[in-house]
Amino acid sequence: MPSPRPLRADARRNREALLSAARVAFLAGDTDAHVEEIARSAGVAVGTLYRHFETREALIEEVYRKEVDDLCAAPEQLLEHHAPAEALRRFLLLLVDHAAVGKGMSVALESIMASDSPVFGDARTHMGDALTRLLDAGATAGTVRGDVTGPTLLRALGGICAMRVSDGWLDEARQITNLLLDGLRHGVPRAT
Amino acid sequence: MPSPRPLRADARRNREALLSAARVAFLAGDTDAHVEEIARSAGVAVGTLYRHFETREALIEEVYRKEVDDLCAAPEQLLEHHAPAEALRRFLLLLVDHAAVGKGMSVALESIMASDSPVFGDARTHMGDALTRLLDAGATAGTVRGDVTGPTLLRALGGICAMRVSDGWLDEARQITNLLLDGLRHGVPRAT
DNA sequence: CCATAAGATGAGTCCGGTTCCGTTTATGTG
DNA sequence: CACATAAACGGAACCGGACTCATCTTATGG
Repeated sequence: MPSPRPLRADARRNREALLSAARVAFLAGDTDAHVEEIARSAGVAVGTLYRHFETREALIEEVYRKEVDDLCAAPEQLLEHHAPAEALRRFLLLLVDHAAVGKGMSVALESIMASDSPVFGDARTHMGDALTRLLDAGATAGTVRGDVTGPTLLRALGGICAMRVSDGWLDEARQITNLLLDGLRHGVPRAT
Repeated sequence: MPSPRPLRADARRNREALLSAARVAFLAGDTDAHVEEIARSAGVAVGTLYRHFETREALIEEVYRKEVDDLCAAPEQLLEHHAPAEALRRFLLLLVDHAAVGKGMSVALESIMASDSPVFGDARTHMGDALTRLLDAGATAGTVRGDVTGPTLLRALGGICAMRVSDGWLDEARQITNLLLDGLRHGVPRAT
């Protein structure tokens, strides 16, 4: 069902070129690059862009989704080499550092993590699971409180990434992340 | 210098009507209300809207700025009636609750707190000062760590508000806020 | 009551995403 | 290899929405 027809050769090339062009533009921070530009720099016309992507937004989302999916592989690695609490710390700071490389990536992470858009559903679930794994490991080891869920932490991170990149942003983001970690380590569940 | 001419009577009325119409629309969550609609529901034409506000954005910002300025009065009150740490807790949760009343307010707080737009400079400074006052009081009392600044905490809150309103949002936001508070209370400064 | 400058109007411009259809091309079949 | 055909492409036209400007209206001070 997921492959009705194998997609013509040139079509696949063009699709790739579009994604790559969009990737360059968006991750470079030009978050409002025009469809015309993207299409041109991919060597195709707008019509072609719209053949491959429902809408401008859809294209952006595709770029971001891929980017975030990659990051979801990290927790597995980290848990192999570090104690749960440390793995959690490293992963959170990894996310922050990624967000710091450019406005584009920060927007990507925010879009995935802080919105309810169904388009990002998969990526969100994916990332939520990754965090849950880290939190569970920590809770089992007794080094992290057990009343915070992956999705909730995901939101908090989305919030941090929502802060637009600017001078001093990285340090602030790291500090806030450390605050969260301290809260995760030392806090005692409290009635809301 | 700030008052070259006293502004004609009808002009002031119209300006007020526009702000009020925009306020209704935006805080109700219709964050992409059309200028045409706003102008019409204020009983004026678009031209008039643009006589009073440089741009659509400028109008929105004006609405949001006012809203946030009001909130900045709270810390003063809270510090009079509560211990610093408790005042801080109440203020953070107050912000979260305000953000919860509707998408509009949440966008307002996010815009003010998580962006670097110079337009919000005043509001941001204002809010940053308010937080600094709370943090300083807590640090002096020894109940809150002293290495977090108002502006940084402001960013963190902006992040929380950037999470779009949805089912269960309020609870998540409160939980994250409590995490931050726990971090502020128990954490020990760590090298970045 | 008039002069005049501030203010209001709204049709028109501009801009950028999206659509649509005529043309081109990959691909598999005889 | 030539042809048929469906897939893919191009790009001019369309459309919605923010913004402008030439013209008309009206508050206000003398």
